[in-house]
Amino acid sequence: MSPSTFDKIIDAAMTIVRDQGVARLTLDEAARIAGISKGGVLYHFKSKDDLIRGMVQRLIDQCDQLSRDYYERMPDGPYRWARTMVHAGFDPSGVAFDPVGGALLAAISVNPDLMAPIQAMYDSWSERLKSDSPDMERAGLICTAMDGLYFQRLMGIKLCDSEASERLKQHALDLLR
Amino acid sequence: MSPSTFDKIIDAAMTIVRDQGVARLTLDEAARIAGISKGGVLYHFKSKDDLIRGMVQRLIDQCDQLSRDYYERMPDGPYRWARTMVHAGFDPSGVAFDPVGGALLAAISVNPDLMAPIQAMYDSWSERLKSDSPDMERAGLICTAMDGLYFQRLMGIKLCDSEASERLKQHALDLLR
DNA sequence: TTTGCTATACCGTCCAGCCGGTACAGTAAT
DNA sequence: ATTACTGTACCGGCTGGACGGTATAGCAAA
Repeated sequence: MSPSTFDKIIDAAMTIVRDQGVARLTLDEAARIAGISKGGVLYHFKSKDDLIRGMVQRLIDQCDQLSRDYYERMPDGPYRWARTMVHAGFDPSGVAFDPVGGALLAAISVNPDLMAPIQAMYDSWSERLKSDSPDMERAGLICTAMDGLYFQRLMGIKLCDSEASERLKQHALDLLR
Repeated sequence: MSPSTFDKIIDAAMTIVRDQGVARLTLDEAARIAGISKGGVLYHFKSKDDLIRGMVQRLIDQCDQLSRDYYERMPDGPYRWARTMVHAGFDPSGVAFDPVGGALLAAISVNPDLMAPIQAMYDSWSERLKSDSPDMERAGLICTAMDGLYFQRLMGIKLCDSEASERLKQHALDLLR
């Protein structure tokens, strides 16, 4: 089934942020990319903030989906959730490598209230980690490093190149056994 | 000696970003806070991007200063630079806790070119780490976790509370010996 | 004909950058 | 010492464009 207009608008907004940066995210442009009029956009989203809310939700859903997929394929044992996070964090096709997330968060930094759902997501992750990590500090440190990796990608920064990145992943996994 | 007008403008811009968010950073407001006119601002900074460039440079200088200070006080031995980063990253009075950095970076995400100096800073950090880390993966992982912490603070997210944060710091240092 | 959805036109506001000025300090030739 | 000129620092009004949001009309399916 073809995506609903609602989804098409979010897709368009994502594309704009990814390709042109947050500052270029306007209702007019989103409408243009989505192939509808501004009125159409404002029918589905009461305001620009509302549109950003929708984008955040989309991001959360993607994260959730990815981590669940990896979790299922992960062998059981201690640190199962932490190991899941490491693998998900290094998946080049996952959200972790999608620049849209960062630009989105940048947009949110303008209106911090819109971060609430993200905080909720972190809370649930925290619960998951607690449930199967023999050493919560260890798990927290590794997962925080995954956030650091994400941050570096967002900012277009690299502390290490791609093959060093692979060694980093292995090192992180070694610490989780 | 009292700060030059140049510095006063950057101070004003920093204050705005810290207190009101990136979106509120305008030339008029910066001029108002700095106590001069918009024309004055545009005399010292050719454009708004130029002003942001100045802010980035200020941020880099602060980081550099802080890390040098900590390095000198750090006992010699393996991972000296990595240990420095951990201590600096957890210093509540350091740049790592100054929301201005994050908001600034958010502003930069609008114009990724302005990130170039930051990349240069990371390159030099990378060199420093290499110089005294027996295991570069270990050092890189820990420092990346510091970035993750910074990211979480920027986004108003907490994966762990403050006392857990102290344990995290200790755990990171334990891994560097 | 009502409801769901989209299009068009328009308004008010905000803001970056421009530009014509002012004030003043140095400097140097008369 | 006066005059004429130059460069630096700063002022503040203006404008053109962008953008969020509103109002209203069209239109097709149920």
